[in-house]
Amino acid sequence: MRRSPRRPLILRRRKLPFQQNDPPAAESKSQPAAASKQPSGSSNSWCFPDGIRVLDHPFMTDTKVVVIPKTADVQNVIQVLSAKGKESGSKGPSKFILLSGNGHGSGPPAGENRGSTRVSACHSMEMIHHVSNKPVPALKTLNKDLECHPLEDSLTGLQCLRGSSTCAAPAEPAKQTSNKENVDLHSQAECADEVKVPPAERPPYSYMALIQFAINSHGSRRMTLKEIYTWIEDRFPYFRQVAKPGWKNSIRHNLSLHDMFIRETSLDGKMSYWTIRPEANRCITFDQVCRNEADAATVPVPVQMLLMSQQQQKKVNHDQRKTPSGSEKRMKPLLPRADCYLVPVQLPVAPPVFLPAAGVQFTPSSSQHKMSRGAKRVRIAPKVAQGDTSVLLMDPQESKAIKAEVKEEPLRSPVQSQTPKTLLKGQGRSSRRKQHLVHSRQEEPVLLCPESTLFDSGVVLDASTFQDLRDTELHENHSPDKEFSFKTPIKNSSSHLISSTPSRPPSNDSAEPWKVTPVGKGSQNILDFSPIRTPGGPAVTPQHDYTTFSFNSTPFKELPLFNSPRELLTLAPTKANGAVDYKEPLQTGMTPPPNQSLTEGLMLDLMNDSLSKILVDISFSGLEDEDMGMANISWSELIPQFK
Amino acid sequence: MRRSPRRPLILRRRKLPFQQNDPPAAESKSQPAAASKQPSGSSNSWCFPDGIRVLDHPFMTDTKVVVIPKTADVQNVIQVLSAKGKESGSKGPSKFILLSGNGHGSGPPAGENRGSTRVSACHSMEMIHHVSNKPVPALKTLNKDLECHPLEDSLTGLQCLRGSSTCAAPAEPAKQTSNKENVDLHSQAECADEVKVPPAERPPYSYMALIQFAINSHGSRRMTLKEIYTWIEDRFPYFRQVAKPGWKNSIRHNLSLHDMFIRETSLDGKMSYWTIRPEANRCITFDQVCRNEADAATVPVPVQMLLMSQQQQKKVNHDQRKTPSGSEKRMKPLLPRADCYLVPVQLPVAPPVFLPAAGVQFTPSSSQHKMSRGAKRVRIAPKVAQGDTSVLLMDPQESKAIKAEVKEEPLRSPVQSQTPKTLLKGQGRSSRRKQHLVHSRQEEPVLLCPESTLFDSGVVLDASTFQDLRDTELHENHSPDKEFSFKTPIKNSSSHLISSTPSRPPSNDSAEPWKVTPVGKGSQNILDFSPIRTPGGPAVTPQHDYTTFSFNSTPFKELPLFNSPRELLTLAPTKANGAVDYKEPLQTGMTPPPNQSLTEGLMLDLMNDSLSKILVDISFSGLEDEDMGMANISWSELIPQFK
DNA sequence: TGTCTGTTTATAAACACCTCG
DNA sequence: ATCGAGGTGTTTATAAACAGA
Ligand SMILES: [Mg+2]
Ligand SMILES: [Mg+2]
Repeated sequence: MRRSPRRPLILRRRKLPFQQNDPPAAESKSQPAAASKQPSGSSNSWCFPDGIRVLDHPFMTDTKVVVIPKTADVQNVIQVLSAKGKESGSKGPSKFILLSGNGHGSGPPAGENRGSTRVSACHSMEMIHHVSNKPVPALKTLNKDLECHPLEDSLTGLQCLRGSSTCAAPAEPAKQTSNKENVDLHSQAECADEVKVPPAERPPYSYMALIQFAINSHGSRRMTLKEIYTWIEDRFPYFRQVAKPGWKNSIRHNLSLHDMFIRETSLDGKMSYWTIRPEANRCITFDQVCRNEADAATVPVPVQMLLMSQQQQKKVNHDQRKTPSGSEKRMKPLLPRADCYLVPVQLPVAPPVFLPAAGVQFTPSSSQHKMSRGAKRVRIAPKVAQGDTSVLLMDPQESKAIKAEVKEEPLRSPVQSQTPKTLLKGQGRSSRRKQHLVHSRQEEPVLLCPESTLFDSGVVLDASTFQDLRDTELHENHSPDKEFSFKTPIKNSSSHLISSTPSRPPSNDSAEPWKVTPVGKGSQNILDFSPIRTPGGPAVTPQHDYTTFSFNSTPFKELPLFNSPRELLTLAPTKANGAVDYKEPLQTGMTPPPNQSLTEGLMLDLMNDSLSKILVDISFSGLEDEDMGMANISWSELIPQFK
Repeated sequence: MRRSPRRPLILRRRKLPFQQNDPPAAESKSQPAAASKQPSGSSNSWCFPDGIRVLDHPFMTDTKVVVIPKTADVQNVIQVLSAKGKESGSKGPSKFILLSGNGHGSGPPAGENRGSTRVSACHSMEMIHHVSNKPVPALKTLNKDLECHPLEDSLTGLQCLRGSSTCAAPAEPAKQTSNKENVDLHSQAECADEVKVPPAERPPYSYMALIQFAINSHGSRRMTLKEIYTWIEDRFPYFRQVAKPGWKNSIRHNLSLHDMFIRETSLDGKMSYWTIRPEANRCITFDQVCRNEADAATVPVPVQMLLMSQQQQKKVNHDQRKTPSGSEKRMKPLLPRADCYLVPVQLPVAPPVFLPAAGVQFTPSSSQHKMSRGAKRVRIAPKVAQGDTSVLLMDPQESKAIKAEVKEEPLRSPVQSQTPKTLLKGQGRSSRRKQHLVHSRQEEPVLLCPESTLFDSGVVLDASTFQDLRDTELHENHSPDKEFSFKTPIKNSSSHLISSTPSRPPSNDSAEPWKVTPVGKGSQNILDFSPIRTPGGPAVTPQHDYTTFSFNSTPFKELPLFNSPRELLTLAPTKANGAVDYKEPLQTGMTPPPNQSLTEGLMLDLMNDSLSKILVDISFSGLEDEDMGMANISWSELIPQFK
């Protein structure tokens, strides 16, 4: 309601954030080498006026991903896509995923500040459906005619597409019986049908996710560091081929940093295994991600939590821990937003339909991946959870979804000076979150998750365990020097055999300290010379991303459910020796959009600033205004692929 | 007992880790400028054969810090120092601090791998005293004759000296009444007596510590980001003068990263303040650090915890939280190791002796700080806590200190294959910790901390609160554009007005991606050019460090108290929806060194690999073999400065 | 002695969302 | 009223120092 530009969709070209070929910042190696693998400078991203980009889905070859900024009119986009799909006939797979926003928010790119063409985040279309109780407009079976455009470079501009919100089967279920080891060590790209072997794109997963995948792939859910290395290297040839050896340093860094990874030591103290803290509830596997079969009914927690960020998980768990164990039994469906790699939680309760495509391996499977070789930037994987702990609470009776954005405010002396205006204006927002937890525990009149089979489907270990056991023999009793015996750093002076822990060369006394003296200060720094770097850098090959989706509905801060912030939690902190106590006021904002069309919901999504992640799978069809409570949805009727 | 080289002390020169002038790694600014402020290449560190270095204490002008590696014979060092002190007469202050090890462990420097000349960690002498029940050999009043050596460069080699374990008064208590604001904004280096204004060395504190100091300096223990900026800038002119604007990015990064920092939002949502989580128990202030008056009796928790690392604190608190609130009342003196900036906890119960040296500001106070201008490396502040959660448990009745190293091993299926040999050999060690928690809760026959006034002195807020209130008016109602209005990033292309968030320039299509293709792999990377960087970089000026000390006694893994790991904690995880449960076996190692001399204790320290941090203040005197239970120590009798 | 593993800090960077001119 | 620039907050990536096995 605040701003719906509704501009016409005019095709134009736009420089994408990652297409700039500028010198990378952090590198220490150097030869003033010739400009080989020079990028052709082609930033040929085909896009809509506001930066709409049409990209290949990373592993679903029949799917296109349409990234639209927040300012774009989704209806218009859908119409245009539909029209283009119709006029191009039906030659190929036929799915589009609309993604508004990416993991980081596509914002203004580093070089260009284009201001308000920000892209907000993602919602699954299912979520939008539940928000609005409206079906998705039938735009299924659009063809991928847009593929004819030069998409190679635009792939680098897509940052957040990980996973998919679609329930469609993976593109090639044919290679379901291929054992991983059979495929791994030889020509990983030939499982796709194109012949040209792309230079091993970087996977769109963060290190944390990769480690998680690796550990969970093992039957014992436990892995040594070497095994983690090997698993990742086998699945993602990027790390063997193009990545600097520092990626192992990053793996170790992530293992140490995130406390979801804990190290177990064998009783003799000889071996140490890395596990995933069980409280973290991160039992998702890479197979599940690739198969899109991370059914919410098969995992004990909402799937969103499975790949949430550390802080997010910590907050949620900490919050749950604060509950004095069964005081209120209302199973609080804390469904914080999670831009994870996963499929919607509103999946059928029935066992997954897809055949286990076991030997899944990340290859640039889909069509033309020439991968502009000159992409300079080290792509930063999108944050798995946006930090927005506002939850989407669904009440199937009411068939309405409410976004309760609650804030943790442990103000020991809360600042009370608030005018009615500011209270109205800044009430439920403040989306720089991670501190803003859902503390609603006792009094919160939240709408709860239905007790049905969706979120309360018992403690079933994820279904991929048995087939992950095939992974086991890969890691047990590995020969000690197979691939990971990256030899002897020798301080990486100018050789390419580098230790995984980067270190500085003892080099070159002609070194020049680079200092920035902020102007206007005292500054003894008279001689301030910034040496120009040869623009080398961690040249990783660009790659696409997977679709994320989240469970935040629209915050609708214009329509807060609770106008006055209330103090819901006054739990005394359980510190043993602390002195200071504090209270935690709570700010709650809920949005009751009772009956709205899907496009209304989308519009609301687009208008709301603190809303994030719109992810629409256009391949949904046949959902027209029936008020369904989501507990008894037969998705096989709704999704053509399930039929 | 294993290896005491006992080599004679021969003076020689040694290249220190931070004296190499090599190109810094991560920089993006550049002019191919002339080589100004070129380091003279002088690595004139005066040191003992095994890398013993004699350095000025950062702020205690009467104190020298002697850094000795693990392989050095401490007795020998003490003898040499004593002899040199005697032969040089008494012209000046007269304290030596022996530090074996620095924050990171001084290890082999990046360029040179010198192998076994590793330096282990620190113990306060008091701790050693309690370990061995032997007094410190009277080596007081050594003179600082060693100062005549060129120490400027060697200062950069000292990394971990933060704080001090001595109880001596600060060097200049004369400027105790100088208000901070009076001193801050004008010529911060003139409080020291040398005239030459050094180019604002980088403070030896980590960003986390700096933020902690800033927040705790405020009376309300709450600060906005701007105020934190200002506080740090005012105290440490380095950040205004020489630091890149990215230091603010680092501040924000640290605020977000460490969950000890929580953000409070005012109810109107307009302001947000950063506080320190009360459970973190980090109420130490910068004044306390500088004044060395962090008396253990004035803070509710052992002082070590006040500046422990996040993970350390988390572990300890998490462990304490697991206690079902008063099941066993035995006040468990979890004294994990903490290489913090602090003074010993075994300080007198009496109120601190020192006059409040209020306007403390970090300046290179002590004698000659010419500060080799060409130090290239960005010094990494030592980790505040080494991650060793092994505790030193002291029983005053027994007058013995036992290091119970307990390991958290949440093995769901623990690896049980251990031979007696491996059990003997690798039982209590594994000092790559942070996961290894003290889980001893129920059955653990640990020796407890005495109920005396040392660790059980009540919940008294730290004594610096009142004088930190003087800090308040500095931050309240600050004029909006004073110093921190670093203007408009504009994407830091080549200007020096740079946004605090570094971003890449959209620059230069002649950029060259730098890739490392690991040899021996498939590697489409034929053209692999590593451009040589002009060795610019974050040229921070070198600086010294402060003495740390810790509370870990010797692990003595040869003498484990508990031979068989026992499962002490089988607490069901409190997750609300988790599935997997696990047990936590426990490995415990305790060391009963009943009656040993100090030097024996030191020798044991030096021989033990997993022992860390030997910090000996030689200025202690008169402690000779009396078996004191530490609860009723009158330190004023023992420490000359207290008399 | 050197490599591997693990921990921690520093820094750059991308990006979301906010405030305010 | 809107836009855009800058400030604030979160997260990921990478380098690096260093400890200890
Ligand atoms: Mg960890
Ligand atoms: Mg924080």
